[in-house]
Amino acid sequence: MADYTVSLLGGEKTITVAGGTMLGEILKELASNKARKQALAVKSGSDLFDLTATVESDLVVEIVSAASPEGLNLIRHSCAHLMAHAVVDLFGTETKVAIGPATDDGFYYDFDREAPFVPDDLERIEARMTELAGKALPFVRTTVTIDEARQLFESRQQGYKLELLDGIEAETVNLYQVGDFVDLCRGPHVPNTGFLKTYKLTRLAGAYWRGDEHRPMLQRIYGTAFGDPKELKDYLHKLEEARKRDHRKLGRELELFTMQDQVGPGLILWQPKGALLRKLIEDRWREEHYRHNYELLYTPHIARRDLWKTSGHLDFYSENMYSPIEIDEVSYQLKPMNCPFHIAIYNTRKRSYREFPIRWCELGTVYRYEKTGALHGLMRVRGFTQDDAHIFCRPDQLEEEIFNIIDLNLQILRLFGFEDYDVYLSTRPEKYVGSDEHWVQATEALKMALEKKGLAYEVDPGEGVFYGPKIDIKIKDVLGRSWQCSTIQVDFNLPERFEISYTGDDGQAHQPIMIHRALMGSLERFIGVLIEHYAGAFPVWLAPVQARVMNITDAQLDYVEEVYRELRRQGVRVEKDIRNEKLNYKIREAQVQKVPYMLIIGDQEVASGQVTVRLRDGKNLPPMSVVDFAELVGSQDPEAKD
RNA sequence: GCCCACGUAACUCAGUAGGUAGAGUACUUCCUUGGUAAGGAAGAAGUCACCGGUUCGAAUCCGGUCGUGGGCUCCA
Repeated sequence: MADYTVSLLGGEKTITVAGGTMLGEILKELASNKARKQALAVKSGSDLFDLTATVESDLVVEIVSAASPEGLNLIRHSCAHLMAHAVVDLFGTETKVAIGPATDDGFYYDFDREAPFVPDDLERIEARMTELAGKALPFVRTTVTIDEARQLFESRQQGYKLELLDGIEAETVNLYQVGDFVDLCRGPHVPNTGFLKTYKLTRLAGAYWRGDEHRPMLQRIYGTAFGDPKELKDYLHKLEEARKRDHRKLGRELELFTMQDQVGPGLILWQPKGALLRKLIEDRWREEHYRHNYELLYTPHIARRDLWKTSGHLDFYSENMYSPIEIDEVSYQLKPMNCPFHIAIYNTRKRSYREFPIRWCELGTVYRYEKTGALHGLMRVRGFTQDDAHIFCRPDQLEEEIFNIIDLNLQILRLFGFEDYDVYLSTRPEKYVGSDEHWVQATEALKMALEKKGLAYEVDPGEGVFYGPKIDIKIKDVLGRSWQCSTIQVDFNLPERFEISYTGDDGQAHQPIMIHRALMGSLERFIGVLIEHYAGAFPVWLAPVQARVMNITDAQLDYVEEVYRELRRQGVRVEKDIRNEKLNYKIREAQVQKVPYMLIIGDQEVASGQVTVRLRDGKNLPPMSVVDFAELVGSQDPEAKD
């Protein structure tokens, strides 16, 4: 066998070894004892290898330890195997195993078994995992042909593995054996189960085999694992903190919104403070749109069924629409989108190229049927208000319009404190309308606008809507769940279906291009993300209650009233707390309600004609006049800062 | 829609062999007038989600419906 040279990346030593030598052996020569003991696997370039892998070429290697992202991933992946082993141990081989990968924050494994797992099972499984981990069972890799693998899994009656094998084109596959549990797996894995020390099974869930709702529902067990117990503790702590910011919890506590059985699932009732918050957002949104040369529209909630036939919604969107309502023997349906109405307005008269681009916006409330299991607080509801707009333009205006939309989009997101988001460009799906030429042109326009704007984006091939390509911007909530807010979609379909046209400079009729876009997406979802983003402590300009005036004793009641009235007159959103309670109590309550300013009124303030301002963070400002305070509040508006 | 869990006062939760319910917070009243995160006392408040079954008797056991949560699928 040939000899190869191997060195450690960044190391000085290079050694020559015979082909077939195990990497683990080589580390004994190349690495310090300490480093070697932490080695979970070896990395060369972007390839990862087991320590038992053999040298088959010249290599420059790195040690993968638990401290690296790859190492953590490895631990989690190996934990998934360990868990599957424990499950098969406990519940017998009639429990079929499906797949068990590592995820961003842990791992899972899918099982198929008659009886459901119950929460107590998680503890039992965990206990068995600990037992197996204690034995430091090696992960033994063997490479076999597809046929050999098929025979093995057939004899073990593991149908899911056979199905996986059917999809593999290579001639050989890797099997990993831990104890008597054998799994089909690319690897690599940690050397033995002794390396798996810190893990926790977190929840049970159902999941379709291969993510397909027409295939069997499997039982998924989620868990997480870390290299260091402290990291697990931090992780659990972070989850706990995230739960405190949950918009559903804060929404109730801050009296922003409520949902009730008797009203119906996915339908939001905005309480006064939530309604005020929403109004502030809507007002700002309208102002920004006015500045960016948009015009405002209002349209109804229902329309004749025929409209939805023309628009194509009955063909392509009916499963998301509510059943027709008969009115005077004519069928009407609730709107799932606003676009057909905007087109109807477009059609009120002949349009000229001279009026383009036409930019029409509407805070339009739409109703969509969502599967019950998909509903989630404000994030996923059945009735919601889109900050919608439709732009009609000529093909040569498309790119600039997209650019302007992105500009406005980022400006609005920034206004609300969102600087981090993921941008996706979705291209032509399998089922589509419109000419190829149009698709290419529109996709290019979207791409160019993104690039001009210097935005990093990911291409989602085939994820566009049937009527055109789109740009989506997703914001992350506190639990790391990604929520799509902004969407910008080019549409060739509706102008065609409604046969809308404009007169060009050649005097001929042309078809305009239409852009749909929503920046906040839906106000409901946006506010949900906003609540979590700020943990309910909204910036002063958005806080439903900006200040609460509180007296110390009844002796200051008159002055409190005076301050309260003056601040209202100045446009400050103020409340007064003149209950017969101690100051501590009032402060605590205002604090819990996350009111940005507490105005304390005692005899001193009455005497000096001032107010003492306590901030949400516990700090005090020097005493100031009521007028100065009103000015301070006003100055917190980003508008005022420009 | 599918899988699992859950549903007790406005909120957070007890109720562990089936014998018509309990705490803390909030609410109301009274006492207390107290300078930067909970002063004290009393009171009122629940068809134990809903419907049906088993039982002498059901918050508790069984079935169904509705709703909520965690996932899957789907999406703003």
